Amino acid sequence: MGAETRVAVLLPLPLREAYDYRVPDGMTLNHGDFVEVPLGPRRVIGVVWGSGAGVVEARRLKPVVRRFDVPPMTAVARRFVEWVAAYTMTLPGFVLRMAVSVPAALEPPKPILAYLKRPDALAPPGFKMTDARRRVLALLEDGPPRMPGELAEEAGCGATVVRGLAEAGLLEPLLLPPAPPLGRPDWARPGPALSAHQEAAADDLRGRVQAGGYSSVLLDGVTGSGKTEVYYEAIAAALKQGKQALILLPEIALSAQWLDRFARRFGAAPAEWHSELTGSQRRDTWRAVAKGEVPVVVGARSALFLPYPDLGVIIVDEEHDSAYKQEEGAIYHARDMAVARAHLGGLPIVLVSATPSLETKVNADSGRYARIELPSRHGGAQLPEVALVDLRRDRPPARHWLAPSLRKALTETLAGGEQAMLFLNRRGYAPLTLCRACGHRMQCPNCTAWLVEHRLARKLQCHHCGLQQPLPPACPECGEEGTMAACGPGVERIAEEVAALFPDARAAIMASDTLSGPRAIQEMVRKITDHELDIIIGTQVMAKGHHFPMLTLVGVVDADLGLNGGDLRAAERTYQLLHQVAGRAGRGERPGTVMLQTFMPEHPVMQALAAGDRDGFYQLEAEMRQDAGMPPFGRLAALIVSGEDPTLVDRVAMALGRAAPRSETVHVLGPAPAPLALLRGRHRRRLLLKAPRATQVQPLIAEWLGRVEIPPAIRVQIDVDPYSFL
DNA sequence: AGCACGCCGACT
DNA sequence: GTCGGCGTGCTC
Ligand SMILES: [Zn+2]
Ligand SMILES: [Zn+2]
Repeated sequence: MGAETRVAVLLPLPLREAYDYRVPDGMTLNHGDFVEVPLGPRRVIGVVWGSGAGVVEARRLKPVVRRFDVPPMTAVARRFVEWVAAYTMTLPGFVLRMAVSVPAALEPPKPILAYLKRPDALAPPGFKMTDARRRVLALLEDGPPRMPGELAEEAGCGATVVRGLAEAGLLEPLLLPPAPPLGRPDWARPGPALSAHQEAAADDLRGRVQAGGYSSVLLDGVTGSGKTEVYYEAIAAALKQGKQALILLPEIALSAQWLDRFARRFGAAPAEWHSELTGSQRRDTWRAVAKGEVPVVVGARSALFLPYPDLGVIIVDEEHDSAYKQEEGAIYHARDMAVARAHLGGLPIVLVSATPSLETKVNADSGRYARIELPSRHGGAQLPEVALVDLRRDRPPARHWLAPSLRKALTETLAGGEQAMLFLNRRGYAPLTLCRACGHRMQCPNCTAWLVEHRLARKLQCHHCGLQQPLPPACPECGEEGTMAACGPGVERIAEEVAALFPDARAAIMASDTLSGPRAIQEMVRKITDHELDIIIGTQVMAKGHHFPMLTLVGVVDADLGLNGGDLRAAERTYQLLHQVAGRAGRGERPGTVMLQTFMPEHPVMQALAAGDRDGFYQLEAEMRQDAGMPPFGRLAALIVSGEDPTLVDRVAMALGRAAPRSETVHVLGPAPAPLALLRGRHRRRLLLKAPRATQVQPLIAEWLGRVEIPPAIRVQIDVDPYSFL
């Protein structure tokens, strides 16, 4: 290596393989280098993946255009891309695209333009001095050079005023070096005093980080057991060794409070990586990470693919959270990929949860993962009191959704000056709108889904493709006016019911589409903490790390959601919800009450939840999955066949069904209409492969697909370890 | 993923 | 007669 004349370059495109390029004279390339190469008529970026394979004759090779001045992609990172591609059965280039998500970061940062006053400047003829212009010049009389945007803001004028002055030659342009990276977290700062249990746990993790090498640990403890302080010590240990630490968090948990808490421990905030970042923030962060200037990154699942030079530890907080499953584009589970990343990089990974996923719990039980249990620091009861509300007997009034017993509890809670939360995982006002005259249902033209009414926005909306349309004044089918009726509840409708029942209560909706970014989450937390709200109606439970002592009642409007549908993890999610509520709500002496509205109170899962029986719940859940041969005791993979022509989709799906591998232990179910049989205008059929746990499903599927001709108009997506069945 | 080439309908 | 629709196919 080093003096190669041809190299294989992997491009972040859905191509079958890496392409060979000629290394021009005077250029030296190493494996992992980021390069620009010609591709057809255009130029694209890529990564030197290895030595040229030599299939294409040398004289046909195009030369590498240039090498970018950034540290090369490490061998571990490259192997990770290949591993993810192989595991998820996506093209390597597609996975690489996640690792080079910010092409602009490869270019050296542009110097920043700032202005200084020109002492000798004379106004050109025709120049008019205005108030705004005078204010800008006055600002520059003292103080440092400032960027045009800053100047405009401080002077309270538009950007054009500054530009006008610059064009008139009254400002001295100055190119400042790009902003230095923000403060670095300091591992040497003394941490808080830890309890004996925490200290023992921290010692264990520190030891693993210092020793290096792969290991997986489940850090299991209820909210309030101090898990975060414990994993901070693992991070400190990694930083001490000059390595980086990555903390994965579900997006909703990445609040401003979380960042503040980290900053209090380490003296500086970590670098953030989530969907709310601007283009320039992404660029600066990516580049700084690549250059080893960022010791700690906290982020959502895509942070896994950042260019860490030498990762020392990975923390997956809230490891059970289903937000780690990426369903669009490349389909992968970030928690599982993180474990693979740790394995490849030879470093410890810590999976953190108060309610571990069954997968992780089984791994810990079997000894594949180590387990550290943290007892509650406060001792005593952990689960709140759980009451089942039997909706068959305790019925809400027609077209209302809160049962009399829940209403009564709300009344008492509010009378006592305490707060309540109502939980319903349905955005909008009503999930279905139909015509009372003819029965016509408002459906999305592109998806097999009802249009959801959003009354506040005065729109019907498809939650799958984003289609929006105004509420029709008359039925589009029969033309009758005033016959369109909302069916079923969403959070907006619950809010309406609450407003009618408790006109004086201060209520607010907290939904994933109304709360985006750490700032919005922080504001909501503040309102609850400062008791500016009495009732919160939410689609999800608030971010971790918050405790609301005045919140003493939580009502789950529909605890059955998905429990008897095909959703494998519905029971787990309800259990996790209860636990989160327990962690957020109530005071020491008043732990709070959770009321679960259900049509099947006798269901064993409901009974286990009501009894607060953690072990019983997990055991029941494990037995059910084991009997059904479902994960984590069996393996699943889904094939989604999609295309615009339903007949062709059916034909291909049938052909796949006929060619399916079948044996004593491997079964293929389907083809059946996929959960969303029509999505964004594409018809979908699904085949489900079920195999014993130890089966390597990828070669099986590859062989299977090889036996069937797939026309170009048809796409076959593979979801290894499918998560949602909805 | 782009961006070409390529073969059939309505426009200057 | 051209302009342009986007259906297949290639890019080292
Ligand atoms: Zn009608
Ligand atoms: Zn839709």
